[in-house]
Amino acid sequence: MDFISVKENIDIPKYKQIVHSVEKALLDHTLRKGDRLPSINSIRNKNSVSRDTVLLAFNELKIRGIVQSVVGKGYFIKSENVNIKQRVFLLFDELNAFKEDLYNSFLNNLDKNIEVDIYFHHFNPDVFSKLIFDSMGNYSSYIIMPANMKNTDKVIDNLPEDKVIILDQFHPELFKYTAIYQNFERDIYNALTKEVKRLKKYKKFIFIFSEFKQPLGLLKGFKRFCKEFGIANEVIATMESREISNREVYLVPDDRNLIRIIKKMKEKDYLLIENIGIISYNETLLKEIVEGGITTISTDFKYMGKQLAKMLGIKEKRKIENPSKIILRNSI
Amino acid sequence: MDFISVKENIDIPKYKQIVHSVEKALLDHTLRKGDRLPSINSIRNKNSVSRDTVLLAFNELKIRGIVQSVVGKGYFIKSENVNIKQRVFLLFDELNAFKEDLYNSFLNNLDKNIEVDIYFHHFNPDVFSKLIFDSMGNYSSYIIMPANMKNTDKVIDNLPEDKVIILDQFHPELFKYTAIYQNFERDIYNALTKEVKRLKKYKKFIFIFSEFKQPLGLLKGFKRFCKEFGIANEVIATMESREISNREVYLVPDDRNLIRIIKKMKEKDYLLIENIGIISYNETLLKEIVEGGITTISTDFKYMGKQLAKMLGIKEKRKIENPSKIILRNSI
DNA sequence: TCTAATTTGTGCGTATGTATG
DNA sequence: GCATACATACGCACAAATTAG
Repeated sequence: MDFISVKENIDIPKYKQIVHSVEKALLDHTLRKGDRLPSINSIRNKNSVSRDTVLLAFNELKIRGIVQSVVGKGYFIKSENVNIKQRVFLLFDELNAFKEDLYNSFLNNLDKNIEVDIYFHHFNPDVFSKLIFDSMGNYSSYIIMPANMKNTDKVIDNLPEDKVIILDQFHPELFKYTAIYQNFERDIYNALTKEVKRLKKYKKFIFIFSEFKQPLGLLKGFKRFCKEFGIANEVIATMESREISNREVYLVPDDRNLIRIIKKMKEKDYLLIENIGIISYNETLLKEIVEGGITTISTDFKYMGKQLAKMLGIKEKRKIENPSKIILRNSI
Repeated sequence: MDFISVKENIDIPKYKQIVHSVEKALLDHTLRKGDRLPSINSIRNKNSVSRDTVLLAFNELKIRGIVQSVVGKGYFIKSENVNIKQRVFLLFDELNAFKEDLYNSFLNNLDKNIEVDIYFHHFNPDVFSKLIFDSMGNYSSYIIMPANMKNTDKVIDNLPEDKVIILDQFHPELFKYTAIYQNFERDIYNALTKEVKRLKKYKKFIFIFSEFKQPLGLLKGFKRFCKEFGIANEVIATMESREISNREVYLVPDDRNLIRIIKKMKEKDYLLIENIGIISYNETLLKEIVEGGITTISTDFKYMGKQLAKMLGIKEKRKIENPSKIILRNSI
């Protein structure tokens, strides 16, 4: 019961001494998973320290996932692993192929003693809120992909400002947080402008855009490009029940529709470049070889993951636009 | 009568423990509609808790419509309809493209009130152990992908037997648990046997196999097939620094090596079927259109997710082999 | 039902030593 | 030497949950 010792006048801060006491007790199994720690007040009385000092110590243990607190009951050992120094809350929109590169490069650039818990909100505001509220106070960093959802600031503002990193899509309401994001509007506009000569050869530029999952910036950038260069265009939601016509060029962020286009193309014996142009949004492995290579516009997910890992150790707030490029292959 | 248990010094409030006891008794039909609950005083005496604590518990049950009180008589079960929210622990090996179909179909076939937490062990035994130990007691089901790791039973055996579901790879040490798995050896053997005529046309059958991530069953099935049908074969770890030769057929579970093969093929102006054959393991979206379609051997991940969702509600232990098939396209 | 005790959680104010520029 | 920021530490008050009698 009295495994906590705090000494005066040594160079180790008192709250660290309390943390070390608990760590030591875990290592020699005096404390085990599920055990209750002495209450804050009893530690304060026995060791004549301030309540806040004990709280500071317990908070560090909580953020590291070692203890868990229950109001009205006390603090309990949640994990006996004292090696974890930081825990990261990572909230993605959905699990898909693009996440693979991002997540893996994030992990590979992270220290071994940092633990990452991954969650998905599936574009559902209730799930989004619940996950964030449940995680409050339990992590040392909160990396959040708000995607294209509205009013996420109402929830995120409940987290400590300096522990939040906004990922992928940036919203003006979230200006106060560190962010690593894509400038969708500019990226798509620049990429298309770079290849305007090729695009001009087609009769019509068709963008397959789903408002539900895709960022509005993509649409804006596309529209701006078309207007500025006087290119006939159309925005549709899906290729499912649509005919394909000669000399159309498609911008496709979604792989299912990419497949549909290529199938319809083959049905009509159309050829890439000669009859149909395709630009795919988001690079994934196989696009390099599909139909001899599909031109893609994509941000660098590996770089994004690396930057994200770097940001964890840094205190100043930053806004980082992740680089994007067009990879030209034989499809336009 | 003594289905109510209250423990001191654990992180669940005593009144919640009483609620949980009643819920549990209703689920296994120890309690039924119309049954009388033990009196407040008898619960107080047997479990040495305060009267108010019992009252608090009964009040919650009353508000939820599960019990009703009759003055002077006692508390009675009004409805057996307890919908306790379930939490599912889902432990994957790594985040990759195949998980997308599996995870999404699992979620789509799940009740709305079930919460799923997803974790990744990255084939690291320490991470595997820590995640399972820390999750102990916090979930109503534990879905675990042991992948090809050894000695996972030592850890998994600490979980309640009837709450564990083993996913994807089955190990003899884990025979006592419910499992939804691929019979890799048989699946690959059957799929190859079905197309033995096509395969016989090639000079050599090459399997690109990584011991670290891929199940041993794949190798066994491949070897058995080759031996039985007298097919010259070779097993290599990667295509990275390997030349491609005329009339070789490749079995490739990994997309990076798939791309390497196709690139090397094109460098030599080889054609699919005529010079080189390719079978890819695990179906993903774009394989339908890569090089006019790549033949794949794959389990049905959507079906696996659906089965998994069904299994959550079922008590009996089951072993389910997930169906697998060969999708023949113009690559062998 | 009421009162009281214990526990965590949060906010505010204050003070001190140290590092930085 | 001075101003500032930051980490550490203390004290107090009040809210909310838990539990006892």
